Amino acid sequence: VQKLSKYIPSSPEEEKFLADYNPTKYGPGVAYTVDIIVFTIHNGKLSLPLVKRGGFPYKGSWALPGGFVESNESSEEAAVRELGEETGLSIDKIYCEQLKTYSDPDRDPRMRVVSTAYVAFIPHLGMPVGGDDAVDAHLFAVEDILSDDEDITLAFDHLRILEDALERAKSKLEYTPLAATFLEAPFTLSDLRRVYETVWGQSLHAANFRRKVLSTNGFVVPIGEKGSSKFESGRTAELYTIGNVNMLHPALLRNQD
Amino acid sequence: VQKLSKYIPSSPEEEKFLADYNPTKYGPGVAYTVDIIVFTIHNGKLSLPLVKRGGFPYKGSWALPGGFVESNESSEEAAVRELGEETGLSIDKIYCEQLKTYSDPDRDPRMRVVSTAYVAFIPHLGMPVGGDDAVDAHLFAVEDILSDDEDITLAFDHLRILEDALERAKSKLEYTPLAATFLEAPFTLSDLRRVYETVWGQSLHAANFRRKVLSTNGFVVPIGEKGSSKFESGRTAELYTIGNVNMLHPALLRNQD
DNA sequence: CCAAAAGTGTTTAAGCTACACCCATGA
DNA sequence: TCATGGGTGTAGCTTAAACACTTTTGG
Repeated sequence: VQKLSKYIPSSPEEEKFLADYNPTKYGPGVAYTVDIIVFTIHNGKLSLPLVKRGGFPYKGSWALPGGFVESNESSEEAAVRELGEETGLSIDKIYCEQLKTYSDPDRDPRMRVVSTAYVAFIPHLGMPVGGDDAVDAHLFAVEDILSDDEDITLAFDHLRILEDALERAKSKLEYTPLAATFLEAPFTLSDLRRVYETVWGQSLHAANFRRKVLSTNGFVVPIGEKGSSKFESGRTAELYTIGNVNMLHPALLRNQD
Repeated sequence: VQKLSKYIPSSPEEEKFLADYNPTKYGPGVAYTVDIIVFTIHNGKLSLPLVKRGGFPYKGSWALPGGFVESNESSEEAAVRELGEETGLSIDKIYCEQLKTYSDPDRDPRMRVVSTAYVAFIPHLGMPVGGDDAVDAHLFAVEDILSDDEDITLAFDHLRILEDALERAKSKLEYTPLAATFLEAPFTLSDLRRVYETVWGQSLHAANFRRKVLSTNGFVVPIGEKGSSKFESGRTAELYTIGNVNMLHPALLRNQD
């Protein structure tokens, strides 16, 4: 989160102009909020927390966590703040990026609300799985939300936001090493492969995956120890941590959907 | 631009709740605007129109075209409207996509202004090259704006927005057939190649470029005529129009910057 | 020993790069 | 006829996909 440098008026008359400026002449303005799609992997499924709405509108439906952007913060800062409140995680363990801004005038029947959505990837830790005390938050599997069988209705345009977020997450894994942000270090290459398989919803060739990851310089770095994966049987595997590159060259492409 | 379906209250009490709702309890809100980066190719250079600011703040600096989002429109609709006002082009000839939303509380010294930036690609037609009558708009080459030699200062955070837009444009050409939206159909493959060379700032191997484009199904379709390119000497070339695919498989990758 | 995952080798196909070379057109 | 860009051919390299096979661990 980078700050702009402070604006310096060029002249006394400009200073006076700014001091006397009356914002109300530009009308009522809009309410500005953030919504956050916090992706994590729980029980082998791509999941995210949703909050049950207690009041109108969409009472009883599930909504993305989020809230109003305060007057002294950017939407990035608001997203990070809400994320901390929601998950209790420190910022440096989280990956968070802006997704898109939703501004349909009818998206909230109460009033005009413009919302910027953020996508975050976190390892599954002490996330609220069942109902919390203050807010009624649950972890939901994406496939259950999108399934016609399940009866999970999302408030506002949050289903569309989720669809956009899912596509973003899938494509992010292709050309960045961010899959590792779903894991706690150290991890095995199988753990990493399972992240891809979970997010993309397709199985990958283990041997070729291994070669591709290791041949991409800086993707992962071995810690020099072996350890058992998060799974039971089989040989113990080399352990890795995430490397220091931002982009993968070449990318790790999924098959077409 | 897709619309949400109208929200239907679930009960008379919810209907009453919405009718009685008082938006002012959520504070003053923010001003909401759009800024548009209209990329086009003029005299062999990637260019965009900028508007000279006549008032405070940043008086005399150059700013991206844009304006307030009206209360009955989404930011997409506002961007398209402003684009029409700015260029006089019909919507279907323009490619326009959301870039990012900028919400630093200090980005406008007058008041809190949240702005969603859009990127558009258009063929160079009757764009305002010199000063217009109403607004003082000029076409600027991106390289001149970014050059330290030239003395073109951009208002607000518009330089950062331009940098983000430039990176978006470069990467869009890699995996979509949108390069053709910079051209008027029909065009030759050399014209198309020159778009890539201009936006990416690197020269491409003409023979290999030709093979790659033609081997990517649906990228371009021949109209069955030959015609001279926009350039003088040499053999007449086959003419093409843009195809009907949204994504290129495989992508047309640029070299690292 | 057996099952299951880790890890290596190898073959084949596909794509990209570079260079050579011919074709068509206008000056 | 010559310069210039259009267009084709092809060798050599790199990468991806598929399959076979060996190694290491727990039960």
